[in-house]
Amino acid sequence: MALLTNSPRGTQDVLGDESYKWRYVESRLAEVCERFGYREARVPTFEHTELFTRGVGDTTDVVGKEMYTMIDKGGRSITLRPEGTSGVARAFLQNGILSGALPARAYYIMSCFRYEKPQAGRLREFHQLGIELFGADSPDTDCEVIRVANTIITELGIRNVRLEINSIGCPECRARYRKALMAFFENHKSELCGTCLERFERNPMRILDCKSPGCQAIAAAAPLMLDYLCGDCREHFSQVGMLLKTAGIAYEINPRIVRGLDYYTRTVFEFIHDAAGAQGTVCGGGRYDGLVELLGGSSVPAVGFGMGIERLLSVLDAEGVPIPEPEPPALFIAYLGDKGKAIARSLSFELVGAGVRALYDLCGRSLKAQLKYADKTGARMLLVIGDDEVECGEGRLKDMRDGTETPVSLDCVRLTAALSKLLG
RNA sequence: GUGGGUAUAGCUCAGCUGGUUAGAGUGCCAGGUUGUGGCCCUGGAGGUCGUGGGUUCGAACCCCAUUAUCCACCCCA
Repeated sequence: MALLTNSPRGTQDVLGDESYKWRYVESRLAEVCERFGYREARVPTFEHTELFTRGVGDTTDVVGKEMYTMIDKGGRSITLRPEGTSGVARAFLQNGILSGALPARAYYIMSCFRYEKPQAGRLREFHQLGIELFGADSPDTDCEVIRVANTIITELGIRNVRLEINSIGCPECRARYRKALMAFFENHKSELCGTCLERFERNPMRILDCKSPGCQAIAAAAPLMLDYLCGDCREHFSQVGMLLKTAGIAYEINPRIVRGLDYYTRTVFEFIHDAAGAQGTVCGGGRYDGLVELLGGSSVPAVGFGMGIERLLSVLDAEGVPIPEPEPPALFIAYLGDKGKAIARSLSFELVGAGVRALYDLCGRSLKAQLKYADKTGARMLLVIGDDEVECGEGRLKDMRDGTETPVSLDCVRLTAALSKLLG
């Protein structure tokens, strides 16, 4: 406990007993995305701060109080990315992708940073898969993006997830709705909780998903965004719903979903799992038709989502979904004496070079200690090289599971052949 | 930012209403066989009881502060 320091608050070490799960999940995610025609984008971990204040919106909590922002040695304000969409949108714009063939699709698996108080399913450095689709505003587009998320979730073997969707309209219908909402809550101001009084000024839509019973009772009678959608937005939303049905994707409309990032328009959605603590949103996303223009481009509609890797893993764990474990070493070579050691070493080098997962003892410990260690590594086969083996150039491959032994000559090619025969 | 729980060995935890050398299990190292792991037996290393104050003759235990961690709110992936 006299450590110099621990990992920073809200960060996690992912070591050998966990990292294979990450590898597995990430490779499955990438495979699905690529099957849908998305290609990987790798963008900087930090960006100029204004990208986020503009893109995400400086009235949001994410920008207002959760960003890791610092001045670099050149006097520039830079920020560790709190989300992925703005960076990818910036990259597509800067590199002329949005002036090329559209729609353009991208996916990414990245770490993001938010200065929040950690709890279950919430870290300061967290990881997410994101996909973005630029340059199409049809309802089919929204449906495709939701299908990608749905495919990932079902193909990973997750069962108990529900999809909730809503439309928060375009800026025009949202402005009308906001007005109606404020008029409604104006009459109930005295009954609202403290935070909702603040929300009343900043973002009255947030009152709708307040958890306090008093506010919920009031909000139950509040006007709904869906009733204030303009004709185009309403048509778009109903088309999305129909397409989801056609695609066989079950969903429910939750008129109280709002999103915390300013750039969202029209369709918003969440995939929610109940077993993973209070932070049950495994995936959240929606349409953001205004973002590219905000960043200085022409008007390019877009849709995307973010999916939390840590939350995904905890859901997989909660549902008991099996994840394939990594292959153990095929062979451990133990030895006695200096000559034995020399052979163990050169044999091990040759075997690894030939593609065999082979280890040998590095510590010069007793044979018993070497075998104990071999056992702990999970090695399938054991080879002991002592004076006898050195002399006759033959040894015995011992199966660590059942103890059976097979004679082999101490030769890389024959050993490799014997191992592949014994291990299948 | 707000609220609640927790903090003793690498890990999981005991430790009585404060009482003198702080324990167990597990893991690690070694021995029991200078050529065979797992099981068993024996021994060893490893702790300023999160940190700093206070109360007391005496604090792992009580009080205060602080930090970390877990959970919830807020917000979001």
